[in-house]
Amino acid sequence: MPIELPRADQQPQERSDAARNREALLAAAQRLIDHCGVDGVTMDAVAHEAGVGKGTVFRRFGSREGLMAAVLNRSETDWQGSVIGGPPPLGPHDDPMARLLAFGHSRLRLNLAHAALIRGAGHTGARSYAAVSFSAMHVRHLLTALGVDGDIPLLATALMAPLEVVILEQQVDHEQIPVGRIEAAWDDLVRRVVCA
Amino acid sequence: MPIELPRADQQPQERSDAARNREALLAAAQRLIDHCGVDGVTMDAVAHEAGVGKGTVFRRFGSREGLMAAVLNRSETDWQGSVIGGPPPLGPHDDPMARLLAFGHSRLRLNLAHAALIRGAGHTGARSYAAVSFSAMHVRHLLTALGVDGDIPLLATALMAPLEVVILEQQVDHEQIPVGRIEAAWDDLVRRVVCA
DNA sequence: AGCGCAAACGGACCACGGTCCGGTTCTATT
DNA sequence: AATAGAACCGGACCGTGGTCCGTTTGCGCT
Repeated sequence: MPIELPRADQQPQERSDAARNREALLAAAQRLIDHCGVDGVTMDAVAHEAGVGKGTVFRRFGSREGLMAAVLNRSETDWQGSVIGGPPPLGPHDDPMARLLAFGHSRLRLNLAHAALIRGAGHTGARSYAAVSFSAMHVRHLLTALGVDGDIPLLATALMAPLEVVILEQQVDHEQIPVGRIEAAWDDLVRRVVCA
Repeated sequence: MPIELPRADQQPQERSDAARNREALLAAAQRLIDHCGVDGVTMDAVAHEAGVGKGTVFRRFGSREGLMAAVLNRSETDWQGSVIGGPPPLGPHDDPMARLLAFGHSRLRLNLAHAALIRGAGHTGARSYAAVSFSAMHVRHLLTALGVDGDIPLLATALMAPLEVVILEQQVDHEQIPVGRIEAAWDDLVRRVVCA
């Protein structure tokens, strides 16, 4: 009789119907987002589309932000894969400076592409969720590899701050700045910080 | 008979009752914010406290964010005065580098102090309102005075990005980073960007 | 003063996020 | 297979932001 060994990083078990509903809800949410845009999606609509009650949605995801964060996570996961194990210059096997520049461009475009979703995920999904600390760790690592000295954690945060969605949307939508120019500004900023 | 000379930057006229209500609403909002915190203030409460109907609140300020932005503007105005005409190192009559460092420290603490209000003002008040472009102009001016060359507007944006409320709250509330260390990181960042 | 009208007012009304609790299902145990 | 109980489900319900439209009020003109 195999006793269920409790592992700290794993919930006791998820009931099969709960798992089924989670998938149905995520799929329904994705479908509605594609069709109506993030802001046009209501929780009632998601529940109805998935064929469950509204209480179930909130039970699984806690809030609207939680649901959006869950949807967002799926898109982010494979991007993280590209950073960890994809082809250069984003992935490994290239010099740190090239990777750092590529990181900025990639993250910049991804943040713009997912802007509505990230905004919808709000505080739950935009900052405290895994992708932020992943990016922070990656940038800290690259800065260290480049021989930068100083307060690396805060330097990394400062470097990534201009890639924040609020900033990018202001620049692109409101100030009509072309993306290419923002990318160039990233390169410039990186070179100054690394202090050639 | 003096004809009303139309000036482009001035609405035709504001009816006296409207002006009275605007003041009453701002005062009521400020009172409620002091008493219940920004998040505890409802629009109904503001309307009731000011002795007007709810429709009036939305007529004047458009939305909850608009109201918060209006409240915020009052606090920001005198800070702008300090930057333009206050004592050094924040105000004029000091060298640009000292002013830039002082600007960061001041803005950092102000953003933390008004964090809830700025967050409550949301997109309406946090980015598109006057204070942001004021700060941007000031930083661009200082960078130019320091002889920095490159894409000054985007460089200024990148410099100010780490002072954004989302970033600061993450650092202070979630990562327990002391404010002094963030100030030091600002100084470091400025020196790298200006490229001594 | 009296008139006319544009502007402002107020509160009933709506939509949506979020909560709650009685009823239903799944799973572990015997 | 039967049982017990925890986990889950559903949808009625609530508070709040935001809208709408009939009514009132201030203002310029005669």
